[in-house]
Amino acid sequence: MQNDQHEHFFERVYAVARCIPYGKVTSYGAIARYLGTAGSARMVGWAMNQSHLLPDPVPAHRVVNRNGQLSGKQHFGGGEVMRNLLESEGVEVVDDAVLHFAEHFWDPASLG
DNA sequence: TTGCTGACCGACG
DNA sequence: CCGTCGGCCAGCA
Repeated sequence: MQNDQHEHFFERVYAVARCIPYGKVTSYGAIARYLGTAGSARMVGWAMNQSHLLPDPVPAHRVVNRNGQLSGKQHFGGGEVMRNLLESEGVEVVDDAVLHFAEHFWDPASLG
């Protein structure tokens, strides 16, 4: 127990994810970079995988990969769940990818 | 304990 | 442009 940071890691991930504005999206890598662990983008994905177990909801559907692709849609029960969530927020999805990704992209660094 | 698998990313040939 | 590889680190057999 040298550090509890690994414990905070998931918490931080969730905290950042909850800050993603309605109608915006970000990437696993962007969150990882913001947390200072640029190489741990996969862990962000893993955190999202577990996020549905939390008491407080996490907008995991607003997190996509660096290409804007809905790489995690299979974890929303498969089908069109993730896409529907995004489109209900005004984010157009075509061929499992966010349309106008750059315009919808939200950088965690903008938190300050 | 070892080894492998991920909702990833960047570098290399 | 495409495939491949290493790094990251938590969980599981």
